[in-house]
Amino acid sequence: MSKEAYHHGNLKQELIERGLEFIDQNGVESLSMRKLAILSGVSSAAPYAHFENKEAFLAEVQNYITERFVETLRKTYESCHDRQRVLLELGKSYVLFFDQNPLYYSFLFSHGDIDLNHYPPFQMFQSIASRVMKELHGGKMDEYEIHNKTLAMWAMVHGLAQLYTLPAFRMMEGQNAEQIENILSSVEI
Amino acid sequence: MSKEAYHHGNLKQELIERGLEFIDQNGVESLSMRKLAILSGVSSAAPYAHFENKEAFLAEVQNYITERFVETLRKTYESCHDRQRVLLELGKSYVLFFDQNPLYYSFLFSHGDIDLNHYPPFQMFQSIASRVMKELHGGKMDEYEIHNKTLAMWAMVHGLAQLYTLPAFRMMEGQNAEQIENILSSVEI
DNA sequence: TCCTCAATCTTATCACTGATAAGATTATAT
DNA sequence: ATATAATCTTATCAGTGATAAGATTGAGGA
Repeated sequence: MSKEAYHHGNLKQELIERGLEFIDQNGVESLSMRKLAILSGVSSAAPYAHFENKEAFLAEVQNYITERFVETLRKTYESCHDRQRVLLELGKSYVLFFDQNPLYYSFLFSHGDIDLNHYPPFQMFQSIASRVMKELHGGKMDEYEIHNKTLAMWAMVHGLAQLYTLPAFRMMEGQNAEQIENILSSVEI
Repeated sequence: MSKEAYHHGNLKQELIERGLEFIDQNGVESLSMRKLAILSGVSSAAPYAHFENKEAFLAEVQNYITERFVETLRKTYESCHDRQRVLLELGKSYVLFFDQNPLYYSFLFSHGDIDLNHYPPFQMFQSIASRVMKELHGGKMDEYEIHNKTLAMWAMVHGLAQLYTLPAFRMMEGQNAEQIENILSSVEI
């Protein structure tokens, strides 16, 4: 299976990219395999040579978005060396990702088949959060309390991300970051 | 338009009830107007005498669920007279509603067209939360901080509700309430 | 070079869905 | 009782996911 395949060339990749673009502009609701096929200059059945079904296709698109999301979080984490602020920065980064791509949120989390427990961004946030908390509040907290606080914090960040998905919450560029920081830092963890 | 209508009787009501039942058991993804029509012993076009389109039908089903949700929150609020605990109880009630009807969550919040800003349960939680906070922390906080804390708390509760939608988080009956309380009360508001 | 084989793509087709139009049936109000 | 409006059926449409059968082409081995 070469990458410069025959007839079309690189159909699988193009379908995924057009899928990303379509979801970003229109959401996943009105996406159809046929539309993507025609946009790619190919017959309506061609995509099924590369994806078992629509669900499998969407799963691959989800993976692309998830990779970019994780990469965003990772960069934020690595570029912040202030342990007092790292959780705040991570939360901000989490919310801003969906603030900038609001239609991705419902695409990722709406379709109920995602296993959030094994979802890389969730695991990443959890592991960083509990590590930082142990460093900060060291012996003063037992495992159970740290676990609870970690869940509480993730829930807050994730819920806030959904909130900033809504038109009414997305103001001018740049202002949101400050607003998000104020909200997140208004509760003590 | 009488309630004991001809031919079928009370089709509109029955469609909504069967819709509720179907979504509770199968989720909204695989729901079709035709299935509901046939289940109700009626032709596939009959529902369109009562609903302009599928979206309008689903909106009415959402309203039913929302009413029950608001009613649940209202009862919780009215039966708790301890101002130190009322926010905690309200949050628990919020999370438990979706813990008990997990498929309702994605149905209500997944389809992006909901205006959370004017969504009754959201408004209710917000107004109660900011009132209670004013009562408790009275003059020590300005409006802006109370607003931020209210949003933070709602985000946490709402995010936790989504978490308890997942199979891995729904343990034995009764245990969840305690667990949710521990998580919510692990952060200071 | 030729030939086989697998990957890729097209064409045709299926069942299902949302939706509408045209017409039949019946309740209700005058 | 008759007219009117609400309700329902029958046909039909376009769009969708999906599959089967067959055509096209690339790649590797003889």
